[in-house]
Amino acid sequence: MKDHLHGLILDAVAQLRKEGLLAEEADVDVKVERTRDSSHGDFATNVAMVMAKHARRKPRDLAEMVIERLPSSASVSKVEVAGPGFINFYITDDVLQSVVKRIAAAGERYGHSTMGEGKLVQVEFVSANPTGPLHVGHGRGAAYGAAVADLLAAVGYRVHREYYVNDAGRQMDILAASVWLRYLQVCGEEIVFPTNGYKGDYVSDIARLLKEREGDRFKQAADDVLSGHPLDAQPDGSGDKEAYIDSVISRAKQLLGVDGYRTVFDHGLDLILDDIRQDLQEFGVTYDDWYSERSLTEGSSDKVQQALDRLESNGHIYLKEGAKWFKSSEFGDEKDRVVVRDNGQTTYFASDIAYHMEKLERGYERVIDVWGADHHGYIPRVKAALQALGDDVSKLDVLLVQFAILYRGGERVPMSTRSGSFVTLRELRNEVGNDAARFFYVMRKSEQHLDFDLDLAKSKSNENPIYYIQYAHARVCSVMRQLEEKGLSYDQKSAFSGLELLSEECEQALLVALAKFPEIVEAAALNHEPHQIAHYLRDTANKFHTYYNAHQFIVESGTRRNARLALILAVKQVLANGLRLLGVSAPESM
RNA sequence: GCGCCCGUAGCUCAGCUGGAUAGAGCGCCGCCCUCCGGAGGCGGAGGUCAGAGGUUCGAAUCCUCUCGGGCGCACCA
Repeated sequence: MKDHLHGLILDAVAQLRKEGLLAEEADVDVKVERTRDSSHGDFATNVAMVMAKHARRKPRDLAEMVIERLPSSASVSKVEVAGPGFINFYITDDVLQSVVKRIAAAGERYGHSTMGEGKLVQVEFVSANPTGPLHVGHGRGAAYGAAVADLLAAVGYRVHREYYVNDAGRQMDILAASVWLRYLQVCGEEIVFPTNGYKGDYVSDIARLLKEREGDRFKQAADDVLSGHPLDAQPDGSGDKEAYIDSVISRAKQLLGVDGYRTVFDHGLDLILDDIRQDLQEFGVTYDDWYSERSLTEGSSDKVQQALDRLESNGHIYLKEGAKWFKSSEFGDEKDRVVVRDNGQTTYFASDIAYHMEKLERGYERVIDVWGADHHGYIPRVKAALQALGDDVSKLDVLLVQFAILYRGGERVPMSTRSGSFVTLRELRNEVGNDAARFFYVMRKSEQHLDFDLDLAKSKSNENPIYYIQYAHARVCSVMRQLEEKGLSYDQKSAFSGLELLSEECEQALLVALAKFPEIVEAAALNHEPHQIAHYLRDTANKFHTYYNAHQFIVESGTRRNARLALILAVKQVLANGLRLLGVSAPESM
C-alpha cells in the first residue's frame, strides 16, 4: 500500500515538472508513512513540505497542486491537506477489510516476506565459555539472538545459527584443573582448593562422575600435586592467585600426561557443553552449528596460523619484547594488540581473528555477533583485524546486549559468578517459565539495561504483559469453543461476504493493527529489534480486549457473526505468529 | 584520563531512523458483569523529553558542550 501511494505521488510530481511548475532537480526524500492518529487518515506524505523550499511555494499550496495531479486509485477514498502541509490519504474500507482474507490465506506465514531474497546470514550468539552452566546474563543473549535469527528468517534470509565454543585456552585449563582437584578430593586426598578455581557445585558433580567412570587412574598424592607452587592469594593480600593456578595447571599436565590431561579436560568440557545444549534447547533455542575454537588449529589446516601469516605478509605484524603484535591502531583501535605471547602461545584474540576470517570465507552476506555489552571494547580490534586481512568489514554487525538485573520483592537479586552464587538460566526458567523468560528478555531494547522483575513475570494478572497477550489468544479460542457449544460453526464464505459489516471503530482499529504486522516484522528484523514485536503484540492484544468488552461476537445475524469471527480469528493468527517469533507459546486455554 | 551505552510521567519503558496536541503499563482516583473466561474494559490526574547552544519549514529524535548513571580500557578468555 505504501509503495502504491508512493508511486501515485511520484506520478503527480513528475506531472508538475512537465508543466514546468517544479524544477527538475530536487532529489528529495519523499516518505509515505502510516499516521499515528486516525484523524489524520491512514497514510501521510511529507512531499509538499520537503519540496516547498525548492518550489518556492507554501507547503500547503504545493500540497494542493500535488493532490490535483494525483492519479485516481481504487484503494484511496479521500485525500486532503492537513497541518503544516501533510497530504493525508484515506484508504477504502474494502482495502482495509481485505487484510482478514490475506491473513486467512497466509496463515502462519502471515507477516513473513521474501525481502531477504534467500541471502545467507550468520547469527552467532551466547557462545559462553563452557566453564559452567549458563546464567541469567547469557539468557538474554540467547533469547535476543534467537529472536533476531527468527526474525531474519521470517523476512526471507537463510539464517545460520552458530555457537562458538571456547574449548581451548586458559579458562578451560582452569576448569580442567578444578575438576581434577575435586576428583582428588573424591579420591580422599586432602586438597586445599585454589582461590581462582571454579568453585561451583557442578564441578564437584563432574568430578564424582569422573571417579565413577575412570576409577583411581588419575589419582595422585596431594603433596605431589600441591607442593612447590608460588603462593596462592592470601586473606592478607599477599600471594598471587593467577600465578598459583597457572602453576597448578602445568603440574596437572605434567602428572597426568598429555592423554590423561586431555581426558579430564574433555570430560568436563563435554558434560558442561551437553548441559548448555540441553538448557538452550529447553529454552527453545537451537543451533545449526557448535563451532569449536579448537578446530581452528587442529585438523588439516591451522586457521590461526593462516590468519597470522596473512596479517604478517600484509605487513601488519611486528615483534616487541618477545611477543608478536598486530598493528590494530592503524585501523582505528586505540592500541596495538598481542597475538602471540612471548611464551609462544597465541592469544584468544588471535583465535578470534581466525574465526572471523573463516566466517567471512564461508560466504555470508552478513555476519552478526551478539555479545554482552561488557565486550564492547573488543569490537574495534576485531574490525581492525578484518580490515587488515583485506576483508569486507561492513559485513560484520556486532549487536550488544546489556545486562539483565533480577529483582525479587523489589530487591535486587545479588549475582556473582566467581563465588558460585549466581542464578542460572535454568533456575530462572524453572521459576518463571520459558514463555515469561523469553518474553521479558526481549521486551526491552537490547542496549537498554533490563530490570527483570521475577514477581511480575510470575504473576497471572493484567500487570504481566505476557499473560495479557496470551490471554487474548486464549480468549479467541474460548469464543470458538463457545460457538461450538451453541451448536454453531464458523462459515468463512459467509464471513468474507460480510466484511463490510466490520465498521465499528474498534474493528477498524484492529484491522489497521493487523495490516501493520508485516511492516513491524520487517522493521524488527532489519533493525534487530525484537522488542518492537513485543510492543506491537501488547498493543494489538489491548485492541482485541477492548473489542471483546464492547461487542458480542456470537450474535444472531449469521453474516455479522461470521465477519466478526473472521476478524478475531485473524487476531488469533497474528498473535500466534508474533509470539512464535519471540519463542513464546500461544496457548488455547490458560 | 580515553572510549562505548544510557538520562522521556512517582516507577518500568515505547516513540516507527526529523513530522502534526510527546505515548503505554504499573501505581493513584472514579466508573463498567441478567452478556462469548473480570487473567478484561472505559475515563481522570500526572511531563521544561537531564541542561545549554546549533542545524531547518519542523528536533525527544541529528551535531557540539556541560552535568548525572552504567560498562569497558591485559602478553585473561
